[in-house]
Amino acid sequence: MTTEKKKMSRLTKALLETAEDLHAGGLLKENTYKKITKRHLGEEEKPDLAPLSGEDIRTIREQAHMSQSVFADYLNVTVGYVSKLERGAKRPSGAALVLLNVIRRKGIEAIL
Amino acid sequence: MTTEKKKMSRLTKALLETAEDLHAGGLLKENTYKKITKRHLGEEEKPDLAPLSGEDIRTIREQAHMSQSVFADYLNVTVGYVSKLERGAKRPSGAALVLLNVIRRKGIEAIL
DNA sequence: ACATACTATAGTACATTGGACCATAGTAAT
DNA sequence: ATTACTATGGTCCAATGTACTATAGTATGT
Repeated sequence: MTTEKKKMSRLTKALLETAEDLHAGGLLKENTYKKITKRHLGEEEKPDLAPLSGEDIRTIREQAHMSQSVFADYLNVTVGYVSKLERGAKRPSGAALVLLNVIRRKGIEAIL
Repeated sequence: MTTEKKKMSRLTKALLETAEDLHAGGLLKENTYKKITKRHLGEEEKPDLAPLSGEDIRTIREQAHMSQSVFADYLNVTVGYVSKLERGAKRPSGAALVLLNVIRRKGIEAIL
């Protein structure tokens, strides 16, 4: 484990602050936070995702102490696909990349 | 919020118990849990994922108080795709479905 | 009021992901 | 030993998800 310096991006922080600001004061009802849009967040960069090599992915799975098959079930993908990911034969896209990043940062319990 | 009856599937519980069992006793070093495989978990069903209709997905996004665009950024997908999901023109697959389920169960902070 | 910038929808065409399916070799359990 | 699992390797191909464009509606700022 590296020092893991609380990698909450400016965007994330801005998001949470925006949510709190909108909620603060009695102007908004508990249940009707205003919607957070691009305007609120300004020109911040998108949430930063590590690209994740095959090795990275294997490491993530091993940290979860799972076989490819069990890991695949939790990701809702096939064993063959996990195998391909770890060998670099395929690259995770969109939501899969987010999910893997979450597991790396917060552990497998984050998705249980 | 519905009563949310601690929906930890048998599989999840088995997983965590297995991990603890393997760790218990001085037989295994702190860092060398044995790998959890299908054998350990027996013939349990896979983690149960709700199928998520377009309406569901819209609700999830609205609970996060985000515009489609901001939500899309966090899912690492395009705005157009989120729009299609909510309209039912496309259905989320594999990891995307897991991610949406996680957000629904644990809130958007679960992936920040 | 006007101009500007964002949200949301909608559609098409297309690239790629990720699954289905097969087979093989190695390892662990009985 | 035999059985069952893990992991790899490959091909084929449907479906996902992207890129692009356009429209209408809404919010912001001047």
